[in-house]
Amino acid sequence: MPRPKEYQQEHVLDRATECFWQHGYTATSMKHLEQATGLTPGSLYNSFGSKDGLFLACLDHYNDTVIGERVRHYLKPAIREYQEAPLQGIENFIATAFEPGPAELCLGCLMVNTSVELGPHEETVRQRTTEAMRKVLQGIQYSLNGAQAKGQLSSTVDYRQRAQSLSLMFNGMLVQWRGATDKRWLKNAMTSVRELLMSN
Amino acid sequence: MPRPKEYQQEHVLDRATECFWQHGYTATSMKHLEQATGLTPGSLYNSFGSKDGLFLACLDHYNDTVIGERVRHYLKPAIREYQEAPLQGIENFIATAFEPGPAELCLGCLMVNTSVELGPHEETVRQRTTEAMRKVLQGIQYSLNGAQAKGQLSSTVDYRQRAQSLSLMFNGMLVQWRGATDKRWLKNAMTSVRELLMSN
DNA sequence: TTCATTCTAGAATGATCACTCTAAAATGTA
DNA sequence: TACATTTTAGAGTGATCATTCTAGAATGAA
Repeated sequence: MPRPKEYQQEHVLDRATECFWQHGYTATSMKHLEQATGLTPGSLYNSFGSKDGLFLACLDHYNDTVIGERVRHYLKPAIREYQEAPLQGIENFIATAFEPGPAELCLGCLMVNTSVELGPHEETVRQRTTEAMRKVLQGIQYSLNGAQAKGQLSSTVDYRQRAQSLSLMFNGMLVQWRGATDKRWLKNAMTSVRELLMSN
Repeated sequence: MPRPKEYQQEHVLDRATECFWQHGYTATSMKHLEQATGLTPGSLYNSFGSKDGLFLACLDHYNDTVIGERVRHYLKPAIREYQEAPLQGIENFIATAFEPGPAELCLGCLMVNTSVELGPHEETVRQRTTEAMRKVLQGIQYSLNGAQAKGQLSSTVDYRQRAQSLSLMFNGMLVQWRGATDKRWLKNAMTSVRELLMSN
């Protein structure tokens, strides 16, 4: 009976997420978001309640699409390729740090960026960034565990410890990737990852 | 002949740096800076020209005091303790990621935070963040090199490669430290660092 | 003292911030 | 058709943004 919405929630979230991803929470204004989504203030506030509400929806959206997608693809894979070579899955997952974001920009990871920008102060935000980090760490653990079961990784290594090392390095790479203009160190970084992945 | 300034530049920079360190560039307003420094807008603009100018001065100040100080102390040390045990110097340097900042807060590193918040777009800012990262990387290389010369690290390891791994892990720790509320993983992280430091 | 200069206090500026309000438009039901 | 309901368009809100302006206070030189 009511008038139907003229836009698609998913498309709006895509566009808004791009804004926050590129400029961060504080530097993204409602005007930016209106222009990027093509919606008017009324529609945005009607759908999301506030800038914070929209931001949280974007974090959830990013968590589902980008992070969840990558974890499922590379770390807890349904496809045989990575099931049989879990270490390769981890390596390729970590290499996604260098995948260009929207508009071919080097944006890093929205969760890492947000965690750095806002710190742990906003509980609603912290929950989501923490959840994302946990998901990644757990995915890496899962694959390392699989590698040990397949004899592709020495069973003497503490796979939890190793997963944390890799996760820390991954976050470091995301930071570097967003901030640096000179990207030549990239290859060396992946060599570091491979070394850490196989050692012992 | 002119009227002398009533404040000390260094004290002002300390206070302003704390603001930017805690809240980031965008979320720090001139009002915050006025209150933190005790200066009026006129004085701030007279001394630093603009918010950007003050921010750049703070980056330089941080680079000189915090980063430079730590690199000199732990990585290129004048004191015998770390000269004789360069690997311990690196470990202790990396552990400074967990040193509380002003007001006992977990703020991470101003350079890393800034690099993530603003990306590489502002050339003046990028220069400073890049310089800071380079200084750290080079310091770690220097100490690893020293460790090899002393026979405390296998000469088969590529010390540049190793330095980069450690630097990436260091940045990852800074990010995690700023964003997470649960700090229990800290000990494990340092174990990861020690493993990476000694392996091979 | 008088003057040139610089600094300080704080009101005032226009722009932009997140957000709200009003009125019109679009739908299904009756 | 007429009505109830929801969305849309976009002007309008007060607050806050970075910045500037004005007036006065503090100094050393003449």
